[in-house]
Amino acid sequence: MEEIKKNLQELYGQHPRVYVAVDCVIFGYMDGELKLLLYPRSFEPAKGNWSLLGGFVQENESADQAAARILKRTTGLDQIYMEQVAAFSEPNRETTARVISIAYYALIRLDKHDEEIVSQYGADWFPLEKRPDLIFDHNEIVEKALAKLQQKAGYQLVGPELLPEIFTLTQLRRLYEAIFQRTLDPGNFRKKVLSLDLLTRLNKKDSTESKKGAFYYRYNNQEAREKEIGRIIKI
Amino acid sequence: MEEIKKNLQELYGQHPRVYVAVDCVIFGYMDGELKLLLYPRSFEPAKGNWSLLGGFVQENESADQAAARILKRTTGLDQIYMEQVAAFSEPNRETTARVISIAYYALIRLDKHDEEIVSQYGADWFPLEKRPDLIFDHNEIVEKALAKLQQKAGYQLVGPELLPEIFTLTQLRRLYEAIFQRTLDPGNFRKKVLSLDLLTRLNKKDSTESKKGAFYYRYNNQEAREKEIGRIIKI
DNA sequence: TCAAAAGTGTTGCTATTACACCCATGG
DNA sequence: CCATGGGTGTAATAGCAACACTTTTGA
Repeated sequence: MEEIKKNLQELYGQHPRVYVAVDCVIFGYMDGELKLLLYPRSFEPAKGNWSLLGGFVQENESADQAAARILKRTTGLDQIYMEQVAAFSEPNRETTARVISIAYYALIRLDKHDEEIVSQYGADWFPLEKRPDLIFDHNEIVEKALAKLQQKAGYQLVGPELLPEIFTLTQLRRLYEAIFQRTLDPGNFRKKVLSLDLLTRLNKKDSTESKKGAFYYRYNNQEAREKEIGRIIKI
Repeated sequence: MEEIKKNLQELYGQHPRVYVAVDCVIFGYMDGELKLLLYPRSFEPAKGNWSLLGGFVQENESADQAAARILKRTTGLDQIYMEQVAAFSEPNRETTARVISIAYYALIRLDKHDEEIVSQYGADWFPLEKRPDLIFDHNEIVEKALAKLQQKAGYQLVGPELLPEIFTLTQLRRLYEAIFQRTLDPGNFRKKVLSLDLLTRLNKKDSTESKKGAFYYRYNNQEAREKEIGRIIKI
C-alpha cells in the first residue's frame, strides 16, 4: 500500500498543478433590460478593472459549491439557479499565473438581492449590451453564458428565476425579448405561454404599466418551473 | 514590479493547486451501433479497469490542446471533431489525489482510425449500451457527452464526422437512430435531409445493403457540414 | 417470384406566423 | 376622447407524422 502510494506521487507528480477558479456571469433583469453584475477586481493584476465575480476552488469543495459559496458571500443570496457554462483554460488567459476557470451563469431576482452586500464590494449592474470591457477572457465567457441562457430559456420558462413571485405576461414577454434580443408578438407569446398550462392567473392587476391593467400570474407549482416545453420562440 | 509579483504569489499562494486532466468520450459508429472507445487504466488507482481516454493538461497547452494531443497519440488521428462537455470537480471523484477533469467528446470515423495504435494500448470499442462499468465518475461523463452529441446532431448533420466520405441515406438514418436511440421513419428522414440541400447524389450505388442498391451521397462542401438546420427530429 | 430495402406521394394534423380587432382606462 | 397596452380571434402557411404505394433486384 505504501509502495502504491509512492508510485502515485511519482506518477501524478510529473504533471503540473494549477489554480482552479470559478467565474460567475450573474444575470438580473430590470427596467426591460438584461443586466450583468460586475465587480472591480480587488487585486493585481488588472486591479480595479471590471470583471466577473470570481474566486478559487478550495480543497474540499466542488466547483459548483465554490460558485455557490462565492455568490452567497457576495450577494447574500442562497439557492440561486446556477449552471456551468464551460471551462476556460488557455495557458495565458491570466497574465501572471496559470489559472483555469470554470465558468457559471447565475440568475438573480433583483427584487430580492441584498444591495448593501453588493455595493460593499463596489459591484454594479450593467445593461448586458452596454457593459464595459472586461478583463482577461471574461467577454468571451459572457458571450457563452448568454448562449447557454438563451438555450435554457427556449426550453423552460425562466420567469421565476429572474422575475418577482408574481408578474404579468407582458413583463414575462419583455424578459424574453431582453434575453433573445428581439421583439416577440404579444398575442402569440401570450397564447403560447398560457397553452403550456404552467401559470395561474391571480385576481389582481398591475396598473403601473398600462391604463387597462394586466393580470398577475404565478407558477402553478414547483414542477411547473422545471417542465420542459417545446420551443417558445423559433431561433 | 517586484513587489507586485511578490503580492501575487502571496495572494494566489493561499489557494490550492490541483491536477487538471482531460477525459475524452470517443464515439464511433459501426454496424448500426454507436460505439465507445475505452481504455484499461494504465496506473493505480483502479489500474486495469475500463476508463475513458485521459491525460493531464501540461504547462503550455489549453485543455483543448491537451485533448487533441492525447487523442492523436492514442488513436493516430488528427483534426478530429471535439467539443467540451463540462468540467467535473467533485473533491473525491478520484480516490487518491484531487484531480479536476475537463471532459470532451470526440467523433471518430472508424474507417480511418489506426487500429494498431489503438490496440497497442489495449483499448477496445464497446457498444454504447453494452459498455462495461467505468471508473470514478466516467459513467456520468458518458451520459452528459451523449446528451451533448444528441443536441449537436439535432441542429447539424453529424454524418461527416462519423461516416465515410460517401454514404447512403439509409446509413445516415441508421446513424441517427443509433444516436437518438429510437427508430425514424425512412421516408420522412430522407425528405427532411434532402430538403436541407446539403448533400449531392453521386452516380454510384451501394449494393451491399439491399438488392435494389442505394445511391451514395456526399456533402456539397465544407460550409454544408457546419450549416445550422432546423431540428431533424422532434424530441 | 418474392422479400426487402429504396424511393415517392398523399393526407391529416398541429404549430407558427402575421395580422386585425375589441377592451378598458388614465390623462 | 383617444392613445396605449391588454387581450382575443382568425386565416394562411409550413412542417411533421403516419402510412400507402411503387421500384428494383438478388437469392
